[in-house]
Amino acid sequence: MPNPYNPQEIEPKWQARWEANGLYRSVIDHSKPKFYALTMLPYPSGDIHIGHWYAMAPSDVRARFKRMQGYNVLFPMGFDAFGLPAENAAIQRGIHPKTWTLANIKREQQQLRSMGMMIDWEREAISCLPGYYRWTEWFFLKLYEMGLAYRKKAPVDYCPNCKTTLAREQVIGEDHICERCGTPVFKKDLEQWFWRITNYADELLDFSKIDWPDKIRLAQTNWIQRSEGAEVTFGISDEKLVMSNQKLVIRNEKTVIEEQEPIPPHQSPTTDYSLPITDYSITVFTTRPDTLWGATFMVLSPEHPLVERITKPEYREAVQAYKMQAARQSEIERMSTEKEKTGVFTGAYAINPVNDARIPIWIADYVLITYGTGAIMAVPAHDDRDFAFAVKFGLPIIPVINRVDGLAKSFVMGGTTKSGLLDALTEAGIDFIRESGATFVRLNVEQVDRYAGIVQGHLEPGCWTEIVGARWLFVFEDAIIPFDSIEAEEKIMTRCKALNPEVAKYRTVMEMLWSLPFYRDTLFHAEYGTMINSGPFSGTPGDVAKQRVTEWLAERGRGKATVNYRLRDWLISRQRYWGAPIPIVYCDKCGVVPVPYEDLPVLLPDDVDFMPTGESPLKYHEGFLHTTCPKCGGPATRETDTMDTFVCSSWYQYAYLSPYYREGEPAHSDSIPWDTEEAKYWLPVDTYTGGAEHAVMHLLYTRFFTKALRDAGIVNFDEPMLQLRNQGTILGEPRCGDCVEVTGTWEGAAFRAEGITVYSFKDQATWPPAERGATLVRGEVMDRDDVSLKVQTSEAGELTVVLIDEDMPVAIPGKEKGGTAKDILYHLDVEKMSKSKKNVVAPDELVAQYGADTVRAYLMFGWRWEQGGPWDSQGIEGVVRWVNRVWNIVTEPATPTAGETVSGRELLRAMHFAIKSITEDLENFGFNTVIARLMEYTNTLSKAKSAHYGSPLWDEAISNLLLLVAPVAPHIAEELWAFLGKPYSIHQQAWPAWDPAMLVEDEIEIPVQINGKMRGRVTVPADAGEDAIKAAALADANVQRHLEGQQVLKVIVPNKKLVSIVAKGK
RNA sequence: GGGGCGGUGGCGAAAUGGCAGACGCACCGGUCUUAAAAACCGAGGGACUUACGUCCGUGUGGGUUCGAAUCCCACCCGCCCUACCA
Repeated sequence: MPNPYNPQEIEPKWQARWEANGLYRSVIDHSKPKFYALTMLPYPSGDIHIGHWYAMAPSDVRARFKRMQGYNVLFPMGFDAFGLPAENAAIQRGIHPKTWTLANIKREQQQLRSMGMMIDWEREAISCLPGYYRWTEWFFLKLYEMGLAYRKKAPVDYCPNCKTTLAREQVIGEDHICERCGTPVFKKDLEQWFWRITNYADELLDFSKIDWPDKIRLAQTNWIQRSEGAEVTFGISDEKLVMSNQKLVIRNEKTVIEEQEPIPPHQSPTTDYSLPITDYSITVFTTRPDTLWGATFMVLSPEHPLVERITKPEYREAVQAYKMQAARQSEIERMSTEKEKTGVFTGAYAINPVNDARIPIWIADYVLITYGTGAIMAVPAHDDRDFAFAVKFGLPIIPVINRVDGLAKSFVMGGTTKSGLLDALTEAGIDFIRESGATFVRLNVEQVDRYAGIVQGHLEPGCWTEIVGARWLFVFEDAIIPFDSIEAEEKIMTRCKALNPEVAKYRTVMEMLWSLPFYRDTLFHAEYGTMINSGPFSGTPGDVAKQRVTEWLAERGRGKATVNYRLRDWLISRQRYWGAPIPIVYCDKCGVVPVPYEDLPVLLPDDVDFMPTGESPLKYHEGFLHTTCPKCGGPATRETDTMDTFVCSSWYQYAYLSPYYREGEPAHSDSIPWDTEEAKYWLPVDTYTGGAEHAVMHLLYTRFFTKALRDAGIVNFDEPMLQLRNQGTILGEPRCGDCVEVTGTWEGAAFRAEGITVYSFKDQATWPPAERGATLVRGEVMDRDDVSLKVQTSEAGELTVVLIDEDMPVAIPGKEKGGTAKDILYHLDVEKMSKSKKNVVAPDELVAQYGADTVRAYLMFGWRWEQGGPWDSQGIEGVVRWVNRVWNIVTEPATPTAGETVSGRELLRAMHFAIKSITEDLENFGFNTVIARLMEYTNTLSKAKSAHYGSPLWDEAISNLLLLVAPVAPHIAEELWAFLGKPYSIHQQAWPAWDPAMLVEDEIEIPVQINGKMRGRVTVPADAGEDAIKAAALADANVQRHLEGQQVLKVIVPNKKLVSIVAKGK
């Protein structure tokens, strides 16, 4: 009698043996092709959760598969070990971050081992160890040497909770909250270190060398957001504004560095930008130079350096107040989603370079100092933001681009026209709607002139109407005035005000038109179209307008074509202790001095006192802070900021090659931070797997890093990871809440609890019925917060609010020590797993119960890997049964069964089909169908067992089963392989091959369709010709029945897969 | 507001121009058992039919095709990302 399957026994046994044999050591072997399979490294928070398993297990399966296919596979693991949670633990619990982190790592290593992954632990890399982070520091020096690292004072995002600055990528959403803790960030002016990722903006937009998901490529493309447009310089009207004639730099630093260290030719232009500005000009960036004639005002960002200089004395107070408010606003939580435009006039005017119009200069917070030049030309007729601003503040709006759809509208108020208008319109074929006396007219552009004539002829004395959209005309009794310029606007408004005193409340034509809802969707558009009202450029077609205007500006020195990016340089400074030190010292004499390569690492001191405020203890550590200047030997202080942890993870794929390379030996400028032999063999990464949430952070940073390393001559390729695949997220399992029976009293509409009895959500069948009485309330808990439960007290879904005392003791079934009201579970639809919701799946418990092999297989089987979905605790049973069936098929002798048998031929076919489909699906990350095909094959083997047990064919069939199972369930496969007496280890065997000839069936069943409907099936020999198939199909009884009284027009046999008959009644 | 992904039995899902629902979960029936569990076998999209079969069915409506879950157009719903980027 063979042993029953006992994963708790065999799994640790084989894990120990594999480890002892070094089965998963990856060493260079030039006789084999290499395969570098990488999966994102965890942050050591203390627990490997089910999400890690979901990400890693299928990646491990695929790495094992590649190995059996004959590749020399590198599948390493490490820990992203610097970061805030460790430091917070230090502050809250008095544990040193290093102690906390290393203890977590130890525990997680055990958990990872229990998964049976083929990790080469000798290549483990932990980013918080000096052997690792000295190279992180080395890269800083290298980038500094290359001019890619620079320090500047800038308004940067600061998280008050994490007490540190953040990179732009780490601030999320409309509310600008911290990526880690969700606290709203605010802008702080600080001296910070930046890495010039923007130098690579264009190259980062090129994905031609990598096979990455569209989703990630799109996210990066949108993040970088390249915009082609022009810089246009506007003069400032009539004032002596600037005290000196020095070059005015809009966004400082950049020019200085450019002059000192010219950018190497392969590097792309940057978003940092400066122009020599005369005393009397402002430069803007626009993507729409073709709309210049419609620029009726300018807006500067409140932080723009010119604001101080141009503001007229009488506006100074208002401008200052607005600047203060704008600065403070980012500190206040942005509660309202309402985004009413705000701004103030500076009193100054600019000169539009195309028509010398004098246009007002405003400041407004909708213009961002961080994008473009921090100043815009406002073209309200063709930009929704400018339009909203102009309407609000009564600024003129002049259309300068024709509508492409040719739509025009006209509103005729009741009583403004004589009778007969409607008949005339009908006769002219013009569309209109009558409603409560008014006429709403829709026209196409060709009808406009005709309509204008008709309506003018019908106007009552002292009345007018207008046409908007494709054409802009004001129709008065005595004149038709085109609305085409600021002058026309004045003329029109004067007339209208004279005719109707009501109009006096409107400052501009557009404001007046905006008051009519009928017009609103026609007043502005942002499409390209033929230029109008643009002086000599009127009539220029939309497809060339932008280019022609740009050329014209360039010829006159008033602008030039420019590319702008949204991407910012990467802010890497963090005001925290637990990170890699920035190897820079500040000397009174020599200024900013890099630590010499030879002196690395700058070690993080262990003996530090953590401030309850979270302030970095490095600032107060005398031994760390004070040092000598490497240049002059004088006193100097160290940089106390550390690097963003994303710096550490930008190069970890290289750290695995030779972890802690040459620790103890001095490094040099020309060192290579890893073993070049290893690098030459293994790099780049062939397949990278992990979550998509890092699309514009880690995944962008690491590409940048590799390109910088390439330019430093350290690597010789452009992209770090050739293929990327993202897994989805496993969400919490939907479940009911507990049922509670509450005694107490009513307090108004709410019920005050005095005693609570809990019926577990697991025993729904035994719940007493819901009830709402004078002293008793009973039902399922639908929601819970600190002070109340929402209890469903009727079938219909009626909810009763039960007030509870947070610490009220409550007996919870299955909870020995007794809990509090907080432990009551509430109803949960699909949500992310979180400890507070008590819907977290603990993988260790699953492994203890089912074994790692089963958990691995279930994680592959249950979901589309790239999609994920809610956890289902029942679904795993199917996999449990399958794994047991595999065990029994191999270990139990055959018993004669009555059921159907399988011929040798069929068994062979099933085997080759399984090999083929599993091979293909593993290659393509189709993990769920891999398990499905394994189950199918196992089912076939069950049926075939009694007939074939003991035969060579049977041996081949089950050997192949185990080989196919090996990557998925490595322990059981190894155990059964040994049971069969085959040589150790199954994981060193070759992946089975399939023979296409074996897949061919003797007979094939072909469906027959008549007019697209299934009408029968015929069985023919596999080698039957088309004519034979047609004949068989037409001979089928059911087919004949359906063809009765029909004429067969056509018979199609595509690929011998199907017969399609086209017939019709005679 | 912009962009992306998706919508197929009670549930997770297969099928990417050719027999819709493979493989599982749950449910139901059977074998075994004193009984239950486990295990094994079996039915099952809906409607009509004793059955053979027929009609309807992949969010909705249209189209292309001998043939559409799959391709095209319009719409509805859900989820995710992004957000005043000039």
